[in-house]
Amino acid sequence: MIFLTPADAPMRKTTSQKKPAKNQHASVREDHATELAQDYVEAIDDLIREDGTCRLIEIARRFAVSHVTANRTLARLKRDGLVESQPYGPITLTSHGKRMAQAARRRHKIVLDFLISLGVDEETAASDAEGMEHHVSKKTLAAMARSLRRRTE
Amino acid sequence: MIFLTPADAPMRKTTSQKKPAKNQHASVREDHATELAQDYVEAIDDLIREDGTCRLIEIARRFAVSHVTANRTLARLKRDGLVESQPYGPITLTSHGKRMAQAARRRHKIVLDFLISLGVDEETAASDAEGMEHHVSKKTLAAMARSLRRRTE
DNA sequence: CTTCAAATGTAGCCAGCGCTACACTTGAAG
DNA sequence: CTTCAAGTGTAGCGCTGGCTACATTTGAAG
Repeated sequence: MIFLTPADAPMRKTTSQKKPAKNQHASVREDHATELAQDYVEAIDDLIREDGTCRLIEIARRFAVSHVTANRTLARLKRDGLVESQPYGPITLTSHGKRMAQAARRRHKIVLDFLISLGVDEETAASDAEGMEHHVSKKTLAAMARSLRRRTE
Repeated sequence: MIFLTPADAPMRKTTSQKKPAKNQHASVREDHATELAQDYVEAIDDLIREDGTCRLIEIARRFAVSHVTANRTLARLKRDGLVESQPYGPITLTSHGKRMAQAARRRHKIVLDFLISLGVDEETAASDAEGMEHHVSKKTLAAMARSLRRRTE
């Protein structure tokens, strides 16, 4: 992903040019773009495991959005090479999509288990994990996994 | 906040009607709307503490967006009663905005300290806390605070 | 084979949040 | 008082992600 800097924020042309000073936020925005994608592939993967197939309407129901919204989002995922489908047909994941779903599932499980180990009730943990999993870096995820392992021993 | 359900997802008109079945996602979306607002009031509060005043351009720099984007976002915050400003003047927080900033600051600190206590390096912790703080419920925040207290003893 | 409900597709609207380009204000330096 | 750079405002564009309304396709029941 190319790092675009707006004309207004010329990142103090002083020296380094690598790692702009205060731009945690820029990467946050970048993440936002792929959050929905991850949620969708995760849901598609779930639905295929549960029902054997994945229909548009089920995705729409799961996200509580109209089938139109689900359809347009899926079109973007198709464009981006994450899912495949024929008109009026079921939705499948590409190998890329499957990889992403698997990674998401793993992250999700670690965050969820970690929250529960923290003493959060399962319902709250499930809800929070849903939102948090997209903002947990590899390092933090590793720290959570470490903490879980420690408690298990 | 009124809970709108799209026509397509009529939440199985079977019985209860309270707590639609699988709608963790709906609340996630609702949060999204106020995330930027919280980030902005937090930044404005920071800037006023640091510089004694808060100018549009400084907000734009902090978020690495154009001054136009910052301006329009601030207009929304004005509309929503969080900030105040006169044309070409500095930006201030309303009492409501101040309250929100204070809450955000508190949440932020707990999440940040907690991540550090987990063994995550400070830079990573700062970056992750930025994204996570908006998805941590009161219960989970309390659990984090509890964990911190336990380690301190 | 027909019918009909459910699923899917399409057109078009709105708001949020990015941007560039250009116009206007402000305030400090001359 | 003038000038000029920096800050601010405005017009207009693009993409994402919501929606309703309406059209089309599918597949099962008759």
